[in-house]
Amino acid sequence: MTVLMDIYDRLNTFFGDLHWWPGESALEMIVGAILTQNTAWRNVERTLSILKYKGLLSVDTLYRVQENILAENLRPAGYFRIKAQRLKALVAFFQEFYGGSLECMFAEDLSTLRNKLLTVKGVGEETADSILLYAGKKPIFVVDAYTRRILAGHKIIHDRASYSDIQTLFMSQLPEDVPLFNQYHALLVNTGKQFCRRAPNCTDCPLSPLLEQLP
DNA sequence: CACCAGGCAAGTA
DNA sequence: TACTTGCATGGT
Repeated sequence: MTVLMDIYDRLNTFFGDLHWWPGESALEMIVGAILTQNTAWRNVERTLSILKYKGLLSVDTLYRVQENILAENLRPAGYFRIKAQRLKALVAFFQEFYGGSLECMFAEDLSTLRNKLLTVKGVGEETADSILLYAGKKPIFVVDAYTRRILAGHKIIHDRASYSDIQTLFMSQLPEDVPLFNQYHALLVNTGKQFCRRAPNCTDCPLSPLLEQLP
């Protein structure tokens, strides 16, 4: 039993199945991945509702809509001009390389696709991996601020560990399993939101027994 | 009022 | 490689 499986079991017992990522379509998950960059999910939900209501939540309409018009509809998500630019760049990438077909894109080799996504301005490692895992059902582990915070807090990694360091740690200790990676990331985010926001002590956090075992 | 939220790119040293 | 700054709205 590895420490990462131990943590998973504790969190999974506490929270149960979380059925992530919220989103009815692959595109909605992808748009959500851009919109949630350094932004509360509540604000992303409001923005996704607007995009749906305005009929803007398709590859084709996003490709055609003017960037400044799109931006005005992204206001609740914050960074609205930057995010409009990023969505346009990503959708242009879908059109150019895959004829606008996400199914075609996700048929590509995982490592090749990841590297290509990372060339799109506005798509960094976490966003690329969220797209691959949640929208594409690919076996890749998503590392985010909560993951780093929780692992560093329990001395499993040091504060300055790189994204790649953390991702490799998870993927070397866990089986390559899409539902497991999905649920694990969801559990870490839920734990962070509920326990590590304003209570550094985390006395009633389901992982608190692990803290007492530290040297 | 201050601070934070499921990042990223561009600039600097 | 590592550090800094701008981006912006809404909740606590």
